[in-house]
Parts: sequence; structure tokens; C-alpha cells
Amino acid sequence: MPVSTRCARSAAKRDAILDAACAVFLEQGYAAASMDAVAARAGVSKATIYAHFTDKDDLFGAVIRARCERNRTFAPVGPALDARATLTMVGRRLLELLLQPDTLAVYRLVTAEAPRQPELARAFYESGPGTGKAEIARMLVDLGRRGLLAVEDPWRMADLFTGMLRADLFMRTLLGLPQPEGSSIDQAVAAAVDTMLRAFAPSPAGAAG
Amino acid sequence: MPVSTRCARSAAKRDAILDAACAVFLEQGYAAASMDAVAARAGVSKATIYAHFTDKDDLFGAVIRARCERNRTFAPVGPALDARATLTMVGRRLLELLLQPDTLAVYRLVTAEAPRQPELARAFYESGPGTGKAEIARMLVDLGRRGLLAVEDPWRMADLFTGMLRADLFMRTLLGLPQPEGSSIDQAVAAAVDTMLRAFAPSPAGAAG
DNA sequence: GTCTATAGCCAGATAGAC
DNA sequence: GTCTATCTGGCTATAGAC
Repeated sequence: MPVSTRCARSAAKRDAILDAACAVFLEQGYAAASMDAVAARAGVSKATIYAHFTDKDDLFGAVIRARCERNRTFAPVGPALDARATLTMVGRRLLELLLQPDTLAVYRLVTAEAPRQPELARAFYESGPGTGKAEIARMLVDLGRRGLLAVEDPWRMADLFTGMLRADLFMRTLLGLPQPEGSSIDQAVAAAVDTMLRAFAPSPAGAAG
Repeated sequence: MPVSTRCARSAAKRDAILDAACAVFLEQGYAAASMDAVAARAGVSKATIYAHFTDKDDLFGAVIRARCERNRTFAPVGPALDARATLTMVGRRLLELLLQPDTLAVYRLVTAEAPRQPELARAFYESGPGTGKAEIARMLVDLGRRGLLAVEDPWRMADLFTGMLRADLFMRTLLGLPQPEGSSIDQAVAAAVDTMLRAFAPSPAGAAG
């Protein structure tokens, strides 16, 4: 059997372990997840896991980092739209991503383990909230250049916008609570976008709003 | 020995257990916290803990509920101030509370365990974010009545305001990351308040902003 | 690299005396 | 109610054959 085939087999098992570990960690949490469960789900023996990863922490780190890499592509904005359309599109895409069960599970895991694994917390922030914020800031700069929005400090504005997007909807979903009547992604996005437009409308006469 | 003394002794031990458990859970997380550690810290035996609480889950629930009760008093607003002063005062108090290490630790604990303990998550939400939101909505209604702010939907406005307050500062602190230069509570509050005032300034001529 | 089997440990929960 | 001592189970990690 050629070496490449052996390597491919081994890499395939490694991937299977990573996938299984991801599922188990996300479902059960770090401490409650057992290496037995991961092995069973991956269809390998526990010893095989320890051949690929030094210990549970190492496996956990690999899982989180892999997920962070995957979410890096937050996509370009597309054609030139007006301020409302741009903010709405980006806002909805961000909020939909944030509310996905997997995203929430990773968020729970990383925040819970952050005090014990600060390096992992940093990697998560940079690949998640960090890049998201940078994307939004870039979009705001673009809107500012085109005279569609009064943009002084794009980073702070990105903070304000993402903060408004999350607001209560994110918290309730994170906690697994039922959403109250009349609470939807579209409405949350619309409220945030409206507020941004009202607060940062460009001043045609040069007067401050 | 009179009954009341025995009861008092027992209640004192119960409180000691709750305090110790709170510290251990907040420091180590739910799963990593051991009943031995709680017993040692409380100065009692493990058996005594099980005389007061049926199991670890029960103890955990009691700890979280006790903390929730304590934070219920979010205090009245005080004298009648203008919109900026009121928003700034309330905003700073809320953000300072949110960024306290203990508050963050409880947040990490509850969100991590929410999928497994939905009832606890609900209790946390109602005594924490829920009452905070209600307080702020009430304050907004007051500002609206006094003609200092254009308040249509106070609950949604409360969402937007608290969302902007948290924004990046909360996330970074939650993850234990160092704060970037020029990032402070005062600045975060000022940015959120400015945005609120710009977006929801009362319209003297009755025209919509 | 991969398996089976197991070492070694630690934590949650209990028994029984007082 | 409170203690000491212990049971029991599951977990991480490894040894050794292939």
C-alpha cells in the first residue's frame, strides 16, 4: 500500500474525529463531553484519538480553531446600494449567522472556557466578532465616501450597529427562551437600521444632526 | 438546646454552603466544580451538603437563584434630569454592573448550562436582563412624557440602548481580552447616549426625524 | 496508526455512628 | 443535622499486540 493512501486514510480519520468532537462538544459542553462519546461517534477507538491529539484540551482547541477558520468568509457586500438597503442586507446576514444554533453553541463553549483558555478566546474573537466588526466598518466607510451616511468613527459605529442588532433577540435565543410575539429577525434588523439612519443621516447643509 | 438555636445553626451552615458553592461555581464552572471543594470551602462535610440539597444540580440552581434575587434591586432613577443626564447615569450604572467579574461569571455559567437547565435560564433572564430592560423602558416612558425624547416603543428602544451599551466592550471583557487603547466605560456610554439622542430627539414642529 | 483491554484516578452520592 | 469512611461509576490516558 503506497504511503499516500495510508496518509489519506489517516487524514480521513483525523477529520472524522474532528467532526465528531465538534458535534459532541457543541451538544454537551466541554467538561461533559467524554472521549468515549467522541470515539464512538467518529467510529474509531479512543487510542486513535490520542494518536492524533495529545489530550482533550488539544482536541478541543483544534475543534474551535477549525470552526473559526470556516466562518472567516463573511462575504463581500455586492453591488452598490443605498444606505438602508446596504445596512439591512448586512444586518440580516449577520444576525442570521449569530442566531444559528451552531454559532450559539460555539459562543457558549468559548465564553465558558475563556477564563481557562485565554488564547482560544482570543482566536475566537479575532475570527468571529473581530472580522465581523471589520467587515461592517469597511462597509460604513464606503457608505460615508459615497455621501450616504455621516461616518466619523466607523469602528465605533460598527460597534453600535452590531450591538443594536443583537440586543434582546440574541440574549433570548442564547438562553433558549421562547421568542415573544412580534419578535423577528426582520424587525430587529429594521429597528437597528432605522436608528442608524436617523442618527447618522448625512447633513446636506453641513449642519450637525 | 432550644429548637431555634438548632435551626439557626443549620441555617448558618446552609448559608455557608451557598456562599462557598457560589464562589466555587463562579471560579471553576459548573462541571469542574467539585462537591469536595465546596465542602472544604464551607467548612462542612460533603454529607452535610447533601442534607440540605438533593444533588449538585439542586445546589447549583439555589446558587444562581440566590444571586438573581440579590440583583433585583436596580434602584430608582432619582431626581428629574434632562435626557442626556438620565441616559448617561442609567447607562453607566448598567454597564458597570454588566462588566463586574461576578456578573460576567454568572453570565458564563448560565449561558453554558442553559441548554441543560432551561428553567434556570428563564429565571436568570427575568431577574437580570428582563428587569433591567423594564427599568430602562420605564425611564424612557418618563422622558417621553416630559417631552425630552421621542418615545414610540419604549421596549424596543430599551433593547437598542442596552445593545449599544454592551457592544464590543462587553464581549471583550467577557472573553478576558485586553481592552484596546481609548476604550472605556465612559466612552461607550457616551457613544450610546449620543446615538439615542440623535435618533430620538423630540421633534418640536411635530415633524418626524 | 489502529485496535482491545486496562490502569489509575476522581467525583457524586450514601451508610451508619453520634 | 453532622460527621467519617466508603461505595460505585465513569472518566482520561496508556500499554501492548498487530
